[in-house]
Amino acid sequence: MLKHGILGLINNGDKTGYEIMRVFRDSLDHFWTAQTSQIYRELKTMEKAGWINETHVPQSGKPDKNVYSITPAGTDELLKWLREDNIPAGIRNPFLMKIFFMGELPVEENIAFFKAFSEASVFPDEGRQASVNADMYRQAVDHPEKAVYWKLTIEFGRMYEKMQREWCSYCLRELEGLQRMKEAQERHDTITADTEEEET
Amino acid sequence: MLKHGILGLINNGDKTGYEIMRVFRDSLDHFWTAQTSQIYRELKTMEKAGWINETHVPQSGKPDKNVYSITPAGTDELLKWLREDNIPAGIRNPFLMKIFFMGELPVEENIAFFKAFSEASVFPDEGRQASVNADMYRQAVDHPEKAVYWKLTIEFGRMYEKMQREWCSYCLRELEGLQRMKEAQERHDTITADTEEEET
DNA sequence: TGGGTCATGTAACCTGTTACATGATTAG
DNA sequence: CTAATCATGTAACAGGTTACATGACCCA
Repeated sequence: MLKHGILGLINNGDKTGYEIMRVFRDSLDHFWTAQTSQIYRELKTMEKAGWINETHVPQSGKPDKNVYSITPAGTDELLKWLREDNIPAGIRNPFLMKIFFMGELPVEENIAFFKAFSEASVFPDEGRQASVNADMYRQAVDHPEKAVYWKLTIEFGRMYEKMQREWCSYCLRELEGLQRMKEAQERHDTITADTEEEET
Repeated sequence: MLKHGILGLINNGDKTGYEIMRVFRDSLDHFWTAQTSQIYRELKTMEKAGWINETHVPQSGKPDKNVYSITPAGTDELLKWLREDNIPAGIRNPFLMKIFFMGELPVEENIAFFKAFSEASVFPDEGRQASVNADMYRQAVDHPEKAVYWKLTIEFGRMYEKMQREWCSYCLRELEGLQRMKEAQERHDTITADTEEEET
């Protein structure tokens, strides 16, 4: 998957590993993250597979760089991948894994958790968003229709965050209901205990 | 992460690797998937770490089984993990990765893709849902408040699917707009070409 | 003088996937 | 008779994380 992402970026113009790292960090981090260590490793295997060519470029004042360009085999691979049925098979949401087992902690603690969480995600990082826009609008000048697809991924992120905030409110309502139930239960238990004491 | 999921399940009662596999397959697959090969490997490392104890139980008519039970160190680890700040660091959405590079394919093909996608996700697998409910309601009889947290994860899944369908409609509107723009452009080009022909 | 950017990587490790292997019992 | 269920795993590989290393140049 990362291989194909890198391939797609090189398809939009020759790039060094370092440049690829910056694109992931600055513009794609709302759906994918990649470490340099991984990028350099993938580039080597992609070159061996014949998808890209490496050109060593000596520089003065800066470290030398390796520039990668896509090959015809690479273009074929990219189009093949785009047309493939890559339905995400294994779902994995670490966040929900935690929620599922939260019953082990006191309700109060979990209510606090959700409150902190919904407050943290109210403002979806305006700063980063702006720099992403700047970067992508520049691209959009050269390839106006490619920007449409980028917009679709951004909109997904926006809708996801909105949904998450709504879900958070729902969770708080549910947990506050649970808390009231427990409080009522405790009051009832105390009264029953008192009555039993009176009876004895 | 999977380690802690397994730990949480064993915390709700002693289990074999096989039973754990079934819980993942039948009740947690809306947020996590796990292969038996991985489960058995994790169980061994967890035992070495002292989180769980293994008891070999010979059986007749069936293969022998290894039953795992949580240790005090395991309980500590579970609570520690639940209280930790496990903000999902690396986001990874293979689906959006594909969308981002879709500009390489013709718009018509992408419209067809989104149409197929939104049709595929209209019915969220009623059969599985029912069996999940049956399983969890049984659990809920013993621990009614734990079921609340399970309900929260189910609701997340529901809201996520709804959002995805809405996003899909948005994508189709955008791409159909793009298509109309391209058609208009083509008509314009043809007219211009005709005019130029007339002029030459 | 210290931190950021440019630019490359290695090594060890952890996590997840795919394919394979065994073998009895039980239900359709 | 065949397929599913119960129950265990190994081996190889693919993908991702963490930590470390180097070194010059530029800006405050």
